[in-house]
Amino acid sequence: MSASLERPGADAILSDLNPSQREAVEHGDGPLLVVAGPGSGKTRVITRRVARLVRAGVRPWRVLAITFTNKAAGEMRERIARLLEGERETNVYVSTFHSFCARMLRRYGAPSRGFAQDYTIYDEDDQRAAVRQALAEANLEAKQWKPGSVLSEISAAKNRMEGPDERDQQAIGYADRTIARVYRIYERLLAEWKALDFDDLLLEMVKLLREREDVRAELADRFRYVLVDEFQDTNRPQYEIARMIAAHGNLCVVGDVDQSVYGWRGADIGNILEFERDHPGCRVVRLETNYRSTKRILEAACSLIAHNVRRIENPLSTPNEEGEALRLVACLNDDEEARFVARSIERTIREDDVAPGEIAVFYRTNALSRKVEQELLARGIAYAVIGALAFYERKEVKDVLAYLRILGNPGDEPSVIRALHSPPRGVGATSVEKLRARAKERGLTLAQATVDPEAQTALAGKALRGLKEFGELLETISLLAAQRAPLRQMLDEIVDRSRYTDALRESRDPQDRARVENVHALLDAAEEFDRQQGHAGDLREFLDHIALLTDVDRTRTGPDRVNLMTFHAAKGLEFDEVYMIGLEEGMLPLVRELEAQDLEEERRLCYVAITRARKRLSLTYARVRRYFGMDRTGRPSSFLSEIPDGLLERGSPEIAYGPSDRLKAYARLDGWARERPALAAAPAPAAPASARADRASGAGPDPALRPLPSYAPSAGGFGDAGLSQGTRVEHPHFGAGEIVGLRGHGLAQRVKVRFDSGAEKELVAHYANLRRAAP
DNA sequence: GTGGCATAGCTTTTT
DNA sequence: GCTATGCCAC
Repeated sequence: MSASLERPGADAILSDLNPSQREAVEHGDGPLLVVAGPGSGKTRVITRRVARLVRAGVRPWRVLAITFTNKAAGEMRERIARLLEGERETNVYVSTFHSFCARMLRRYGAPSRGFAQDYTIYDEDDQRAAVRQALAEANLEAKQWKPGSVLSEISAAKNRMEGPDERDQQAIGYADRTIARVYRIYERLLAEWKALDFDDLLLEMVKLLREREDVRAELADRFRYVLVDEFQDTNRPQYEIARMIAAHGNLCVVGDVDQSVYGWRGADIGNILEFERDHPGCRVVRLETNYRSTKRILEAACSLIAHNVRRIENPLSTPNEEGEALRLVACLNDDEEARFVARSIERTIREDDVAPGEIAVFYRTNALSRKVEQELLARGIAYAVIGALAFYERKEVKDVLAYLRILGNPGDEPSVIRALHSPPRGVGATSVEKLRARAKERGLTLAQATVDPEAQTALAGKALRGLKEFGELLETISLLAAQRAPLRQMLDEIVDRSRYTDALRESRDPQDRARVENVHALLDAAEEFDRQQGHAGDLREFLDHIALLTDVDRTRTGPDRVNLMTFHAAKGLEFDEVYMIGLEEGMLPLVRELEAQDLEEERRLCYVAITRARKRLSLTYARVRRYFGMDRTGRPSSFLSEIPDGLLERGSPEIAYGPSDRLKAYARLDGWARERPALAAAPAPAAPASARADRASGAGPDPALRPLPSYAPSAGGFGDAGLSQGTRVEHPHFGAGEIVGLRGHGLAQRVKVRFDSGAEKELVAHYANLRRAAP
């Protein structure tokens, strides 16, 4: 690279920094903790600090910067390169923890896999399949032991760095010991298949650093400076890794306790609190000026988060202007909410000339995106949903990738079976068992058996023909792989020879057509990867790359698309205009059936979402929401009452989206006025509340934040009306219970009742012979 | 062994 | 309301 005439020197690196930012950037050697509130310029601090180190003579490849997503890594790499324009080298190592570990384990081997380098990374789908098999081997019913929850138990244990033995010792009672037992089998299966799950990548790295002094020394020597972003979201193993590599003490961590929202994933706020203890004499810099949001938005966020007890006081201020009031919009139901959001977005784009990419809609659970999507679609507004249906997790994509995974690691049995079934070749479960038995006899792996003429004789007829076909294809692509053929060529071979897309293409189902498109998108992605790496991309790197992409990484966003995402996915991003929807008690904070909820984490989540907004923030909730195909009546989130009233402007959807709808809005306010006294004044049991009346009697803008009286039926028994959520009922057989959901109308109306016995049943109201019970 | 249909269960968040 | 699973018929 030729030396540029304009080399941004120390001046450019330190320009327009406030005193604390400057302090963090200029800090020399030794541990540094940067407490960075939202919008306080922490990315700027990290990039400038790295640039300053390099300018001071540190070779860029001696700096390791860890980010939360690959996208953030890419952006950071770019920003650093820009700051270092003119330097000979700018190749700072910027990566996520998981990608970094995967790379190192490929180089040095995974300790628990006999230091093998040809391991496969298992995603959640693969993990669940492994748990299912482990359950089967333990003779446990998948119905009773849900693979998903067993898996999260296993993952939680791994995050605490407990193996099956430790988990067993901690176990209390049968259920707990069973989980330890399944965990042990799960570990054995993954070892057999030479697979590592996401948690393993971190644990194996810890192990590698602990067991191999030479590797630890090599990495510590290479990476003289280690920086970790979003430190509040690191878990135990991640912290261990950072600490071991930064044994020289040049560890800089940046985080904010108030933005920790991954506690459920094992993230440990304690890491931040412990950092000072683990690093005596560490420098602490606080960034307390927010450059992102208006005063009103920031104040709303600060008032909310002040309700948390487990936090460190961190006063934030902003030089920005007051800004608009936050809009708090009460909707009758989710349809109206979606319509409001879409119309308001449409207006903003058209009248305020805001780029769609500067607008975002946030929600607590993915399920809430659908209605908004429909409304945006109906208005022809382009949007991107982040994280909904991850491309690489789709069945057709995984089917085709299974072939490549076999090449990367022939021990990966589930991939062998998956490829064998894609498309169906007449080789079913029984045939696979026969083949597996024969493979075992002859000391072969399943993959080897599929191409071994002798082993193939375990099958006959249609199954044998299918197996041979598969074996030949496998041999062809193995040969291509050995010749280091481009990935695109291998995938073409797989798709053509297996005729995977043939049946799909002929199908009448439009979804199948979309599947064909997805397969082609995969082929294009492979070709792109080939190009990036020269002629042919490295197979394992390609597979790692795919496995470690985050939702944010793999979604096509852009200036022309409105962004839809969960509160979690919003972390680290910012937008001019933000809509937070579904702000009902139960949705946010979200109540879960089994696990205890962490109210403070839910509040932090709300805080993170609010602080993403630069200029304008709209908060919406719906009186009635269809969830699980059932109408649920809710009241506004208690978090809303933690925002000072003076910052909010309450409105109905019509009023909020413009004067043209005034008439309609007045008509409706009239309706509210009639209903309101009954709502507010009546003692709970007497309030009129048929399912239909419920729907009509939306919470008015004013009494909305007051907890609404619980809805109880009118006097008398039940016909086809008089049922509502929260009603206490008695069933001749099941006993007393409470209505938790309603669906349908008239004779077809069904009610979901949670009985005091704990059982939940859905009953047809007309036939169920329910009686109203005393509360 | 496969594909169709019915039904149960589900949705918290993600590397 | 959707989908993944389970059962049944071919």
